[in-house]
Amino acid sequence: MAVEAFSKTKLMAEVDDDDDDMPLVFKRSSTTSKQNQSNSSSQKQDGRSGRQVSDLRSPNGQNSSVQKVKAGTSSKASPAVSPFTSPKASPSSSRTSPAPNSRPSASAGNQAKNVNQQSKIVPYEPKQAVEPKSEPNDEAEDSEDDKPLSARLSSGLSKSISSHANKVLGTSASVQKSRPPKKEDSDDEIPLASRFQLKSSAGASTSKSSNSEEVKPKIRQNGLPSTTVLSKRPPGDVKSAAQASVKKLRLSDASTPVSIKQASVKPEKKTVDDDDDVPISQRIKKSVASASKVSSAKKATKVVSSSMKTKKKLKKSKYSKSSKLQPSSGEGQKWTTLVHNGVIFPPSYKPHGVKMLYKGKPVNLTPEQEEVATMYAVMLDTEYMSKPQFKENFMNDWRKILGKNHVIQNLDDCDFTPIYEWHQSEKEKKKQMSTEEKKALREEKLKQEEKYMWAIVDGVKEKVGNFRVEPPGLFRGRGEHPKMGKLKRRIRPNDITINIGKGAPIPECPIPGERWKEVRHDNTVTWLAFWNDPINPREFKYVFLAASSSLKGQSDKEKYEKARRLKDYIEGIRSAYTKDFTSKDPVKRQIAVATYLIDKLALRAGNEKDDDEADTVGCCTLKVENVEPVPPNVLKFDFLGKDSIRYQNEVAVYEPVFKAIQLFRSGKKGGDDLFDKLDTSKLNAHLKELMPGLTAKVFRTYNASVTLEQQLTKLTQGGELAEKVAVYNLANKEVAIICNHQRSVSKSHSVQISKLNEKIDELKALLEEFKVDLARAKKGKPPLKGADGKAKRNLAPEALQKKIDQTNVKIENIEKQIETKEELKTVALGTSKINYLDPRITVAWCKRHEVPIEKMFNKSLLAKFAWAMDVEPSFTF
DNA sequence: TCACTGACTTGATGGCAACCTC
DNA sequence: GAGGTTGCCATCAAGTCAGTGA
Repeated sequence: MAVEAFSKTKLMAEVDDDDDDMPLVFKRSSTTSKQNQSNSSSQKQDGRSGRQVSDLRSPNGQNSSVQKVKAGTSSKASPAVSPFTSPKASPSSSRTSPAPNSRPSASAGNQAKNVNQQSKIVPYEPKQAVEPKSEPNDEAEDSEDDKPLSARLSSGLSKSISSHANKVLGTSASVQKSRPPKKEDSDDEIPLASRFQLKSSAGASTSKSSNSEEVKPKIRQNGLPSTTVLSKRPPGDVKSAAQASVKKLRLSDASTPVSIKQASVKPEKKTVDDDDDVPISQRIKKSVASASKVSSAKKATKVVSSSMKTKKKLKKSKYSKSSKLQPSSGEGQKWTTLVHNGVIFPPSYKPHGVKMLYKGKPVNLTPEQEEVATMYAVMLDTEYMSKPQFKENFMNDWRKILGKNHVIQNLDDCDFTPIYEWHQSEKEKKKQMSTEEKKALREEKLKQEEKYMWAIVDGVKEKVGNFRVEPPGLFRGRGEHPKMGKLKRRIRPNDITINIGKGAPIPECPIPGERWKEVRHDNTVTWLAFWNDPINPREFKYVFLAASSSLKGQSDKEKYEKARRLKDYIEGIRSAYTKDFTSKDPVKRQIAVATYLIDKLALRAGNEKDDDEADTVGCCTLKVENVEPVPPNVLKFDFLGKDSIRYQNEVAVYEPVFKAIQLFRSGKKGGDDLFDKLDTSKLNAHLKELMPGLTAKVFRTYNASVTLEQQLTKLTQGGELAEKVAVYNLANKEVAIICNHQRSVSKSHSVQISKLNEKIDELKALLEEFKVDLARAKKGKPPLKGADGKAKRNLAPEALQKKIDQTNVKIENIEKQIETKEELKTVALGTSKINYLDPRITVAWCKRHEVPIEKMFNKSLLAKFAWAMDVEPSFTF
């Protein structure tokens, strides 16, 4: 295999990063970087999905040949320059990448016209690409709004992230012959993502805890690290995915486990802990404060200071609450003992008796018919009402319940308004309830649900994720889903299969007279229950443990470790696929190009889909019409990806890739598969030959994490806490753009912006007044009357100058606020944080720069990433 | 090899409560 | 304290990918 050369690459040296008992100490880094500039943005509506989309995008922030890059401005990146940094990273060269078809924007007047706006971050671009013939284009002044997510970057970033473009575009003007990159090349010639070659010191923490069986369970609901004492893991002990079967060191091994025979999981009783009532932030601050006292003497080792408290809690807990990872035990075995209380069902339907109208007349409906009518009525103010498919599917299913001879025959003659209004008034009533009433309701609900919220896995009490059975409703498929509007019937106990430990008490069926469909004792899976999806009966709905559980944490950590391992293989993988671009074997060629796109553009794999699913695609399922080659070397992508989110991008590619795409398209129609000899199985099978366990999605994790780390390294300066947080968010935004994580613009966005602008106007008026007053004060004259006609206080020039300064700062802050709001209005930062960014990068960065981790992770994320909290400050991905 | 199943992860969204501002 | 805003969190849809058996 082409990989042979690098498949032997050593696995990372795994360094123990545990240092549990060390206090939390932060060290300030001297890292410097440029601050970002920002651009405002606005977007156009995606005609197909109705979502906000942009005209162009360049995943990974890569530049495209549509950008005007003058031959003279392009250059090779110097080896000394950051992989993300263009040697031409001048402010002017960093702003805008004029695209032939990009639209002008009102807010982009300050953007330069001749640089690589789109190319920001580039996982990899082989050399020898063609320089596009870029024409000067006045439309280059597009605001970032008119660019797709990935094409937009904060200007601070954009200053420095044009290396890709420089590689692709910055070579000679003529088409050059392809040459695979040489490994020994300078940084400039090493694939971007692989240039980040800092040696990793994997932070692995093993869970080891003791617990006392005599003490009431004491578990924080957020799953924060609370009970484990970590032991140092010897180097090499970090589990890789392939090592997943290492014998589990269970918490229960270290202490008396909860007996399986003990009845169900007992509802949690609130007990008072010395620290429990203190907000996490304060607890962390407390620890930070105390730790900082010794910061000069000790190295930073922790971000979250829960360990001391943790140990205390441990002793109190009947169940040890895992906070650190436990290695899974046995081949494919996920747990040894599992106890839980099953699932809770939604309440049965209570008829409201409000009559809908049919041809203007009230209609009597049975409770069952009324229930479905109400499901529809409550959706009257949603987009679904404009979708014929939704209405048709609804009517077909409702008709089955109405019966053939029912008076209601036609949906168009139905008037659901009375039910809609009833629903609105119920909502309003609920809103108007007093705080006490709301609290009482919440507590009542909690009381009913408490016992379902927890499971005991191998003696450890863990939070259950989705213990509530999904209520009946109308299916809200995304995009143009062919099944939208279909009735999602009520799930009953006899639909549900329970999975529980052998010997554990079978959860009582909460609905009298009914029983579970099946009870299993399968310890090779992590689900606690499942039922068949009523919309797609071949598919399942699972009940899993919460994200904060050890099982999920373990799996999460393995995911990031795998992505980290890719770092050691990536160079070889890229060499291999670059070589195969011109392979005579068409399958090899398609695999090579697909891998390149997945690596370069962070595309998803793209499994085959059935006709009864939304028509979306990923890499392997791209259609000919989704990719348009624009000579000399630009590919225009336009397709609906996961969740029917539109992906639009124009990107300059390596010449052989361009030619290969042209070849794959030849003789095919628009709707034909671009990669007709390829599917995800073949692709992943190939990737596994390159690196054990490698699949297409690993590239997304890898590129996201690498990008975060590089951006943080590059952008972090000293500065105030707020500045550091802003830097992090900027880096996070970068990743969101690469991954095309979009969100719809909130309804109140424009109102909020207007209000802020009004504030600025007011402050500016005030500023003018102060300036006049200052001038007069300097001449010893009293201030003029205010706008309201009242006399103003006679202030000293110094006091007036102070007011002017303060007002200027206020204006600046609001302007920044507007900028940030505009920049992030269509970018979803959370998704990448939850799913793609190795939390250890964040934790280590926080430690290095004295940033409290809760500034970056909320309570849920702290719980989810408990396993990452003990990482060394020196950790690198 | 392929279709299919099963088990999981990834992802956008809406509701709501906490927080902020006036 | 009212009203607006923000961010958390649950929800559930929609992906990925491994395994299996014909």
